[in-house]
Amino acid sequence: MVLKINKNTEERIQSIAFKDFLEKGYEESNVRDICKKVDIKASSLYYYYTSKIDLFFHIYDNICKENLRYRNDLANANNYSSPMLRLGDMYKGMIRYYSNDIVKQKFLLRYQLFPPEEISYLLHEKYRFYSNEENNIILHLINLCMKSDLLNGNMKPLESLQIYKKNEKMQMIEMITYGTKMSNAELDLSWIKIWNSMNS
Amino acid sequence: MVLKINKNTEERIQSIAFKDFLEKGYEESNVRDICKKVDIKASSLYYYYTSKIDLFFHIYDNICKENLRYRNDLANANNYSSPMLRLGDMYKGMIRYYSNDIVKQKFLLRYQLFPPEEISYLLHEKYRFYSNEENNIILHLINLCMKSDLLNGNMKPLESLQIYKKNEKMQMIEMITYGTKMSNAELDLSWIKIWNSMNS
DNA sequence: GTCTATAAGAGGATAGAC
DNA sequence: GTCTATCCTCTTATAGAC
Repeated sequence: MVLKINKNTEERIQSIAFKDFLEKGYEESNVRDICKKVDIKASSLYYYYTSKIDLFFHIYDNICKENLRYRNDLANANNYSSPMLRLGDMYKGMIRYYSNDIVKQKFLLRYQLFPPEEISYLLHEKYRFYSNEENNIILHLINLCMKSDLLNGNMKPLESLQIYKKNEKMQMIEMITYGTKMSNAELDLSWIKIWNSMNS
Repeated sequence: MVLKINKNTEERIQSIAFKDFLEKGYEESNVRDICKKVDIKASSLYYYYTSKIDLFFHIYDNICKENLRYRNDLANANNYSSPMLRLGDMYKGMIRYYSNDIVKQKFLLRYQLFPPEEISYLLHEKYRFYSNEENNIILHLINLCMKSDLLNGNMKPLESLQIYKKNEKMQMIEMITYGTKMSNAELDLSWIKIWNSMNS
């Protein structure tokens, strides 16, 4: 992989627009300001993107796909070890991954909690899609745990899934809100608590 | 106290503006739309408020003051019982209070996490003020606990304060994000965990 | 690919009548 | 107190030259 020093125009638009959409929000951001920072005229942006919405969702989709890819890699690592360990490694791996680039997760949280009216329908559709893909990856491991009797059968897979996701998300929100950094020991402890509550 | 059936114009403006500022956000809300719902012309709003910012902070301040008042009442109830119990009652009382009107807390969370540029300075100033008032109320009880050796001296009061506040806030965010409703038993359990972590 | 120029509309706010 | 009329600015987006 070649290290790119000079970003091309499209990359510069995306990286600057990301910052604005994160910090100012969709409505408060405007094409002119973004283009001023990129050092092009506003009309040039429409060579790359058909609209402000189009630009926004290029960024949004990239982040979601990256998240999915990483989760998938974690889920498929150590294929031959216990599914309980693999689930724990996914949890700990995702939390570490989030903490390395928390602003991207803050971006997603912003548009999930407070979707602007103009793009709320599309956001909702995409949220459902990506959330479903995420569920499938996690559910696969949960089902493996169930089959191996590592999870007692007191809960249905979907209930366990909800507990897992809620805990992962609340941990992420804490990192966003308080800048929490977890040591490996804290991560281990945190995972044990979650695993236990999936088994209660 | 008299039950008002017919809200006057000012009250109607505030209640409709609150909803818009909560759901759409400050920038996406506009005076014309708010006034259309109130059934007055936009110019009439400026009889009551000098600007959109002025309107916003009337609403913002009201919510913050209400929160403080309630916390203060809880802190001063049962003056003669143990400060540990009083702190627990404050925690449980605030969580119950939040869950009865969670949208107001969601409003505050929105502007804390994602302050619009135009009002970010004022928001930050006010946040510091109200947060400080809140701290004083909580710290008072924590100091009483310290004096009575109910909290071991392993932590400084300010550290205990941070733990208390973080836990209360994370619980609130969970309620906002997942609509969690806690039973009294769950509240008791939750408080015990917090108290223990203030003592570790 | 990037520019200049501009259309078309929305938004905050004010003046002054009633 | 509430209205009509209006000002001025900002915004997305397009047409067409280079």
